[in-house]
Amino acid sequence: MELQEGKEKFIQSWGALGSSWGINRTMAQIHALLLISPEALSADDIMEELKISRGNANMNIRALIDWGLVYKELKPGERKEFFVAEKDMWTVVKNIITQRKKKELEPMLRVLDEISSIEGDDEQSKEFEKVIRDIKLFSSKADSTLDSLVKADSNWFVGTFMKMIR
Amino acid sequence: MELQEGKEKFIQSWGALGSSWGINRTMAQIHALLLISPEALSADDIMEELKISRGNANMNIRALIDWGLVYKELKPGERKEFFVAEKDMWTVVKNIITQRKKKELEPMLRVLDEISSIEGDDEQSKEFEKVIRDIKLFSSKADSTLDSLVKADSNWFVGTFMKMIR
DNA sequence: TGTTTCTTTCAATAAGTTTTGAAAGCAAGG
DNA sequence: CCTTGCTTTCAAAACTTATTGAAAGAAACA
Repeated sequence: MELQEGKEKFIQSWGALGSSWGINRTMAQIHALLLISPEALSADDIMEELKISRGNANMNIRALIDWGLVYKELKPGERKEFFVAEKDMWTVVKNIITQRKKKELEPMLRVLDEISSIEGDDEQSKEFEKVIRDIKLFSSKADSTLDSLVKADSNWFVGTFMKMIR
Repeated sequence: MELQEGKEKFIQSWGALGSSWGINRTMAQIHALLLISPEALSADDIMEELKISRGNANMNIRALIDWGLVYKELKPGERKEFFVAEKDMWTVVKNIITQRKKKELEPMLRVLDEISSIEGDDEQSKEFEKVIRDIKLFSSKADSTLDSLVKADSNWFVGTFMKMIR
């Protein structure tokens, strides 16, 4: 396969995958482009390669930086900003987990706390309390498992855990 | 807190959480409603409680059944179909992982295979091949880890794994 | 077979999300 | 302190996805 074709396919697929990971399509495409680029790229390079507007490029680059998936790189003597991707997949996944945990799991845990005690002791109320308790238990476990996972390092993950689990 | 208020809050939050999990809002709300309901509910009950149309209710109930998050229950002497939620959170998560793996990870792995050998040996091509190789390696590991996770049972997960990891 | 009761489908519409592009903002260099 | 080159913002437009409701389909029953 030709490099160009491969690049395009990769960017497209990474974009598609991203959209089901809380990362929008363009954001994921920019990340993909930076991943496979040996050099840091400027906003203009990105706009041109992906054929997107300046505003779009800017917004999504900022978001990627927020998520810790892209770094800003300043070249001496250049006024432009350049960008490089985080290339270690384990770090990428960890950062995504951290962000999504904060945005999704934690608010849910707060709501579960709020609603965990209910007045009344009819069947409905009992069932409700039980379900909420179960979910709270499970979610807290998930929460701390994810915390540990994020602290654990890549080698540990791919080595120990993988062997142990099967 | 009153039961009614708690129910509503739970349904809303579960809906919000769902939408960032590949499950659309209504789908997640239906699941939430069934989770906290001690009785199986009919399509009409669901339409009424959530104030959604018949078509919407039907489509999302089917989708939930496809995902293995809801079961159909037929009551003897009743013509209507009734529905109950899968209430075990570990099973819920496993089913979601299975579905999303199929829809997201597996297509990505196929693309990575396709594009993993590139003609040309300039820097660009080399970098590209290296990145693709890394991602493929990581993704296959993730794939088989998820396979094992889905096979593993709940107790093992919450027990052994949790203790081990911290 | 016809009637009733429920389920499914689908085109139209509504709601939500992303993208654009023009304008404003900002910092370095002269 | 003004010009230049770049970055950021944001309202409007384009696109995507979800929802409705009416009509068609199916199964149960008499």
